[in-house]
Amino acid sequence: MTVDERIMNRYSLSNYGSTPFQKLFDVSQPYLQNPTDLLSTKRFPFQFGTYPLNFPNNSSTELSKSNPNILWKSGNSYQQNPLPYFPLTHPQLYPSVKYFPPPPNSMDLLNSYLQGPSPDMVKYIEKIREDEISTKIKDSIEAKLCEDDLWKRFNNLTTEMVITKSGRRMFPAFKVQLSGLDPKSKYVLALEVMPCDDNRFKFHNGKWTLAGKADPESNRLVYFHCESPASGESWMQKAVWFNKVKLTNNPTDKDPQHLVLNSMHKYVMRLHLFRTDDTSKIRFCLYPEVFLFKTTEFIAVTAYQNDKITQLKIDHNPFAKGFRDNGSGRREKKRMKLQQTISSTSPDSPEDSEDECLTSNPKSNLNSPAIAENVTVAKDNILNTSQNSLESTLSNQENSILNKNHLNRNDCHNSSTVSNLKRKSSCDSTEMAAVPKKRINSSNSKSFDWERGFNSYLSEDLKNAIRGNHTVHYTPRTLSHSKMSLLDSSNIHLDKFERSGAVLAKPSWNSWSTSQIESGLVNPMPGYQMMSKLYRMMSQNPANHMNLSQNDGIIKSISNIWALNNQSKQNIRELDKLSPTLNSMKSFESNEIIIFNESNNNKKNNNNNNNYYSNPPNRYANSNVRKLIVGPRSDKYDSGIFDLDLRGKKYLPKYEAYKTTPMSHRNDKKKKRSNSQKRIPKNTQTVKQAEEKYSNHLILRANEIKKLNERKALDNFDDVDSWNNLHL
Amino acid sequence: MTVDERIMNRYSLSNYGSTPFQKLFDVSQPYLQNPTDLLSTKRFPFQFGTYPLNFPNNSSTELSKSNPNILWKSGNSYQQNPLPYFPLTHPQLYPSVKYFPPPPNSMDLLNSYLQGPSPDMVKYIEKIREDEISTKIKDSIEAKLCEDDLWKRFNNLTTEMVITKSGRRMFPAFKVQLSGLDPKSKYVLALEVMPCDDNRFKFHNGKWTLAGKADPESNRLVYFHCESPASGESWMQKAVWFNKVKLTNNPTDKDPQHLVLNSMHKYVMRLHLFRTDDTSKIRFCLYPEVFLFKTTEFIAVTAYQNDKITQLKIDHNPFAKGFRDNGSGRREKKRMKLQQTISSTSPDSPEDSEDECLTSNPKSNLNSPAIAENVTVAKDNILNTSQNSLESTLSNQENSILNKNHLNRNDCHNSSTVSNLKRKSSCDSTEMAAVPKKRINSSNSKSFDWERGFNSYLSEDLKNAIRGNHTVHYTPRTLSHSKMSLLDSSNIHLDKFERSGAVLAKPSWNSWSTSQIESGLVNPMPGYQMMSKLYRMMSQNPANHMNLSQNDGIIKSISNIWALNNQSKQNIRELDKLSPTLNSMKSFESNEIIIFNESNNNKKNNNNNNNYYSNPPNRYANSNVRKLIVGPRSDKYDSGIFDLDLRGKKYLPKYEAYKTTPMSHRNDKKKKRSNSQKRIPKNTQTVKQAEEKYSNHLILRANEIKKLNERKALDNFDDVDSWNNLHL
DNA sequence: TAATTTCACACCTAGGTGTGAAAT
DNA sequence: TAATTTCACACCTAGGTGTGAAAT
Repeated sequence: MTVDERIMNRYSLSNYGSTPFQKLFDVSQPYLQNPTDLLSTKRFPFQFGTYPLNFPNNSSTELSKSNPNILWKSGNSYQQNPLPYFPLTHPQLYPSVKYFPPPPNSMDLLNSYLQGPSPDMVKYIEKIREDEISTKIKDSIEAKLCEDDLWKRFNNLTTEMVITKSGRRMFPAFKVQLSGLDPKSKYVLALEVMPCDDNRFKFHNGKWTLAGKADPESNRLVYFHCESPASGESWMQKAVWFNKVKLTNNPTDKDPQHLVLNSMHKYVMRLHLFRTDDTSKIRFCLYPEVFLFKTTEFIAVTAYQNDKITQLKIDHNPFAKGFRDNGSGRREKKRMKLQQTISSTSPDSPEDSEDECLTSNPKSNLNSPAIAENVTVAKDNILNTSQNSLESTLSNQENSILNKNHLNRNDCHNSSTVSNLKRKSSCDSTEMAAVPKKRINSSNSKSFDWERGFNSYLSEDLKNAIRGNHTVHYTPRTLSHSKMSLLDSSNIHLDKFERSGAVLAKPSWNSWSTSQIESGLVNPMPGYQMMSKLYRMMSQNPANHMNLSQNDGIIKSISNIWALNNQSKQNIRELDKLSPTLNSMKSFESNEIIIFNESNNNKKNNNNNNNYYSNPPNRYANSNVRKLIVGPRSDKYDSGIFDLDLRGKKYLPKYEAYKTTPMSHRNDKKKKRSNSQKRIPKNTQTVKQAEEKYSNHLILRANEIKKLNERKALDNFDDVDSWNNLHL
Repeated sequence: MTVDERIMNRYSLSNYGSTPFQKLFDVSQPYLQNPTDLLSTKRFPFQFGTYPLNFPNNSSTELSKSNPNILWKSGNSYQQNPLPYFPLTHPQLYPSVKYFPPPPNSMDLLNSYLQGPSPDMVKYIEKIREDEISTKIKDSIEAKLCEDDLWKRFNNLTTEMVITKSGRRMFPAFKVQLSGLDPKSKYVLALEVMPCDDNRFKFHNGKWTLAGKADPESNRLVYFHCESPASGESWMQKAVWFNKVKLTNNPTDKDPQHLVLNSMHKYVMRLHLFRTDDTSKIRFCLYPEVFLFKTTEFIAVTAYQNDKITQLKIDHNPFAKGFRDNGSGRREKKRMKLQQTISSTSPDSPEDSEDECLTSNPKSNLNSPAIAENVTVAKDNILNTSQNSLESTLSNQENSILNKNHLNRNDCHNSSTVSNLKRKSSCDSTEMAAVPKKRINSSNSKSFDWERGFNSYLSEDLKNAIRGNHTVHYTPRTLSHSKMSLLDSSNIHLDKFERSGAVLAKPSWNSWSTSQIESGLVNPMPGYQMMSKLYRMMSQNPANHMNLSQNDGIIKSISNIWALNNQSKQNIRELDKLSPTLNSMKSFESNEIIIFNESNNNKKNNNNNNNYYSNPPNRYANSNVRKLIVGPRSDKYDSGIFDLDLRGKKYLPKYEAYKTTPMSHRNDKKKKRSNSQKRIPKNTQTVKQAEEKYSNHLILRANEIKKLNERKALDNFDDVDSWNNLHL
């Protein structure tokens, strides 16, 4: 089968009947009427599916034989379809036109969807894809991570990267030497900081352990190298350094050079290489290269947890020279002074270096802790060393709790130092995690049923794939091993699923601007992200086989994403047409308005104000403090709360959480505060002051937001319902 | 006439018969066979002419009426052809195919020239041009220079910009606020540092005066903003700051962010705005916007000449805060120390500020001194204020000398403080300037005749335009006055001639790399640059009418350029096929090899070595020191000499120059050197040491280079001859 | 209370200034 | 000799580090 035939086969939809939904998935859809339009700045409103249309069989052995038309890259050559995959372009997986978010100028563009494909367009896409494939097949593209040794030293200790509000560079730097590109072709390069798994971590007793479910993913995890597009020649000339990219924990940050991460979550870096001369054309790239750099795995932190990581950073980052122990830095000066006065009562224990630690305690190198409640440990797993070390941190008791309550947060697998009191309170997690489900089920007979919404969204085939006996095995594809054996047919190249800009930039309700939609870099199609997320969760944990049928956590997580996307179905302009309340929410968003929430707690009188936080910040998720968080609030901070609220996660009137042990490495640091030293916060203000300050703004209280969200969930449910009636 | 018709009219060559040269000037030439090729990375090998084909009539009044099809921008609207212009695409102005430099992969591409235009290609070009025009006509594009007030304060004192070997930023910064762009279209932005005139300057008695003819122009005077291409939206979002660009005097500098200028020459900045989504497509831009910022005029210097400029820089450049007189800087500390010891013997004369100077001595603000020998002063010139101030610096005697010897360098129009001795020696300029012409005429019967080469290169029409009675009047188009009156038909929008990348990047024999040719940003067509240069000289001097018939200097200058381009006709790859000597010169170039030249001077024994500079560096051009320059040489320095040699300018066995007065502002600074303080130069080496160091390299002596150049001049002359035989 | 985040800070790196002696 | 260029330098700006107290 020629490339032409393959592509045309993809355009042909005859296998799927002639429902009105077909046109949406036709790659050749002529929003662009002729080739020259591609040179203008007009944009496609959507990401079209560019994935194989045929669906794999149930059996995993048969999967590798089906779809002989599809090329999968393995090492430097192409194999015919040795891999299972999910059919993201199956028409029945998508909702109908009426549930699609309308394009920016709705009617005109909507009409253009209904027109037939332009032959010019088809021809053009054929052409550039043929070019792409022919260039690629003769190439042997490689990417080598610079300073891999340094990365490995960090990785052995579990790399940590500081994230700050204003953005922080990574160290070691992400710098890649490319080779094998076509010198004359242009390429677009993107760095993706990809979540490794669905976990939240904590640093406990000098080790990283699991601390429950991950928070919702950020919508900005991809950075396009600012020199894109550039010729292969210039990319290969010297190592490509992503020196402008910074990591932040501020979800309201809009800087495209900043990637928004969650603290205490694990990430890994991937490099995406698109052969195209325009970033807006990456959607046409059927065969981009995607490189995953296993050694770049890191946990995002707001302050270093592991002292050995801190020391390694100080030793190698030139900007931290001031802290080196070489006599010239501040440390040394400080110590010199100390030694003069205290005369060496506390030696620095120089034998406690990272290399030493590596040999004396190899099991502490916990690179890839699994999602505990989802793990069925494969005893014959060749990568089970780190897995075993994780297991050793889990008591039998805790495992049994997990088995019983696999829907819950797993925040209680602590070491033997945890008190009985603490253990007891950890059982409160059961109630806490159950609350969202309960709330939704009990609030209204039409309220949103996550499980049902999720199920109705899947074809039977996909349900089987998820709930059935398939075992997904993932072998990490690091760059240093990019020339993997052709015989290893168990590789999963998930890259295929996340190639286009759609998945690279993930939408979320409150950060999706009209211009983002118009740019074509966000994808309003919910099923797309859902599948992407599912796929990632199924395959990205390198140490484990995952039994998907038991993975309720994943299913719930996907349901959440689905709900999120249902919210985001209405773009900003459409919001204007909705209720006045929703309309006011829009203005909210753009004006960073404070949301007040009446306190329900019993400790009101601890403070002079009678308004408190009733939504504790995320960072308390792992503590078992039962009381509510009180204190003055800043406008900056409230915008963060606002953000969390809108994601539909955290507006329980009371918040209960686990108590965890203190951070081990800070135990020895005594905090002494005198009144005179106390910092006067700049942004501190009472609710009354804030109300005065924001008197021009509409002030919406959290319970109102809650109602709005509930109403929206209802609407969404209606949508799903009608869609179900139509298609299932 | 529609846009289509206009464009098709341009493609049509029926007016010019059917000689084999036509194809070269057909814009629709299908090196690219179909539209999709434009999206690949294939390149056009040449700049095609994109200028009107019709030739203007002789009379300037008729000129403005001819060619009604051509749109010229005046202010914010388009006028039909009110301006004279030169027909750069006239087939007879170009040499034949065989004298064109072959494209990179010669035979294939050469064949493609001979094929007919592809209808697709014609259609495509039509399309993007139509887009360009329709976008532009409804736009009212403006560019506002940021900090124009500061620029003006510098400009009032005659701005100086330091240029260094390693590159120096400009201050004030070149920062432009754009408006009126199409937000959705993509634009490419380029900064051109354009020579203002054909003069060299010197700072004498606190004033800038003329000091002869300009040195040859650099080949890199254009910097493409690194964010290009970007959308109009993002260009307009905030002021575009060319903060990466640096100025250097090092002609061997290859950094594309560095622009190579000549010291003591005057420049002005222009902004080029191309509506295209790819830098390689700027050749298709028929109607780019070009903005000239009059207030950015500056003279490049290696050290500041005018103390008031220095002070203004210190006062406003934050990086020079250390030199400010505000008590915190170094100056103040130094002065404090001084005052403690010497007790205020030399007050700082604070009344000597720049503003004060402006009102008390307005005539010293010499912004635009003319090329003295070419000036026919227009008494009714509305801009003659600065002209008069120039006139007042010229004595009658000097004017009469100029009238007699208008070919000569004009280095002697000094003030009345110049001694008789100096006046006498200044007359040596006559001999000196005559030498190059003499040398060429006497060396060989087949040696190159500049005049003849030039004349043979021009059509009769063009000769008339140059030698006839046309008076070119130029009104400066500063950005703050971009909305000029539509009635002012005397504007010359020279921009039309220099729009494409061809002129923006000027080739020179020794810096034209294969990749530059392939990039399409240099133009191997000699006539193109020649006309550009001519046009610039004719029209860029804002203060004067120029009588072109007397302008032998310009003609000679153009001849030089022409010869330069004839040299550059052979690209690097073709050089391989030439004589072994030329081949070795090529390796020379890439290896920075020292060229030794035997000394001819009589003061050999002043030094321990018996090899000296016999080619005095450029900086001695204005001194009347008759002796040769002696001393140790560095490898770095030699590469500069090498460069000058190849330009065919400076390998006279003896060099004679004018004696000028010392730099006035440095008179009061006594230089006291003790032996102990003497710096030991790092790169100093004797010729023998250098020969040892470069023993691996071919060592070519300057007289060999000379012979090679002469031989090349012969070859070039042959070329012209055969071309003449063919076509005239 | 306990865990996590924020912030001003000292101390670096990287690099942009004019200076003035020395070289050319 | 006289004019111009180069260079190490002190002194800045801009911004990347981890620190540890304070806030949340």
